[in-house]
Amino acid sequence: MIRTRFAPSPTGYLHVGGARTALFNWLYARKHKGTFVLRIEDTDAARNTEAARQAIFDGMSWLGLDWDEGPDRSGDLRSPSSSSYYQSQRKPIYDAYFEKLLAADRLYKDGDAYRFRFDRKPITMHDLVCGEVTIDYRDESNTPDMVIKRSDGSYVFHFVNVVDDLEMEMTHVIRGEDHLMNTPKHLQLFEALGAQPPQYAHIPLILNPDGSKMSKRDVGAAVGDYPRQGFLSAAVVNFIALLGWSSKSDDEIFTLIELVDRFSLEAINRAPARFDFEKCKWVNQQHIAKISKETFADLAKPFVEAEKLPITENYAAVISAVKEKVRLLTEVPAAIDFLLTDNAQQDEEAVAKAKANPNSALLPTLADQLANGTEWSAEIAKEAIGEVAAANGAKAGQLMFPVRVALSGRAHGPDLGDIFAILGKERTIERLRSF
RNA sequence: GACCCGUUCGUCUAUCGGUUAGGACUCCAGGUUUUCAUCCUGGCAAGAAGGGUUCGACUCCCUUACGGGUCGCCA
Repeated sequence: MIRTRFAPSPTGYLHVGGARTALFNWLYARKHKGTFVLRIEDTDAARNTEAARQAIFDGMSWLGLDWDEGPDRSGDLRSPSSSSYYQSQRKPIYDAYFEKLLAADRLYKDGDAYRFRFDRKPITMHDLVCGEVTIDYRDESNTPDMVIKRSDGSYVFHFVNVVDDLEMEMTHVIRGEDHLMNTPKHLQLFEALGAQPPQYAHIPLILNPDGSKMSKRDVGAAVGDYPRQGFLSAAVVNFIALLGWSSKSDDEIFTLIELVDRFSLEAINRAPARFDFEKCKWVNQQHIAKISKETFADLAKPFVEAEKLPITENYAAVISAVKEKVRLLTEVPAAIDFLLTDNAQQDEEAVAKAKANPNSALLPTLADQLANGTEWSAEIAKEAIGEVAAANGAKAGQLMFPVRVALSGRAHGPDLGDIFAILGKERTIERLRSF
């Protein structure tokens, strides 16, 4: 039975690299009908706050990565004494393993701290991504014995991490490449405890566009920023999966379910990938195109309301007019404000350009024709443009630009037919006349 | 500095000894849409460098360069 885990420490935000680590572990577990565990490594008291822990849960939830075992989940099978997946609450377990190492004579005091005595031999790891990597522990200057228990009695990361992976019976540990050099240390610990280590897979890091390390303030670094930036979680999941992993096909747009089907550790790359925000936005657009109009309307609503725009009766029609035209949900309000209100901000440049267009002189004529007509529909309005244009020696296409600007106040926007239909006869005529 | 890992268009990537080195993002040019967008077509653009091995190397080996990671009583 496959068991994978994501073991973040609360730092105040969920890093996009951590999110991808979580995703790969989750995908691997789901693909093999295994168990995905969430474990909070909160041994650093200074950073361990409620808000910091919540950032992890919120990020995971938003991404759609549910865990089978972990905080707020039942079925804490592998946590015998404390039924907890917080390291801060597992001290008795660590104490027991500490005694084992002590009894095996693998520990010695250094001041009030305890160091683990490494076996002085070459350690070879068989990494599922990196292949065989050997670190020679005969070179003591390069690999000093490590402290596993501090002077204040607390345990360090390496020790608790190994004990937890052992106790929780993890079969696979998929983590960032920054842990590659830690792995032989962990292997030594497993061996000293007489336990079988899990299989390791170290995935390449995600870097900034300039190749530097991504930190909290860098664009795209914090998962918590994505929702308010107008991203769909499915798009973010899709995009980060593509950083360091490939489906080996020309397809790039996948849902979480499709990723489960296609994922494999063998297809993970070795070189670090750089974060491309532009492509991330493109992936988002592709996902917006895939969801239903209803879903899109629901997702966009908070952004529309945030701009104090009224949700009118024809909101559904309004929103579907721009569904194929935005990359981010944050672009929606500015794309539809002129349809929801009569005092939307106008694009001065487009207005000036339209007024300079000789065909704008035909707008009153068009308004009159529409006003005189007994019937009204988007099609009739479009035909009217053609008729007015023809009667005045112009082409319909030439008149459409002034009409568009008169009705929307900008050069780009929804299909003219949609604008006519949404605005209705009276408002269309009014805007044509007042331009 | 030492030790690890890596290096294909600007970016994400395909290629597992024989390809005109393919796709995607971005950008540019056409086309469709009587409008906007979508979309379609085309274009720009890559094997870090130098040595080997081989009939043949982006692919295997070595060296160098460059990039990343790690060297904590952080995780």
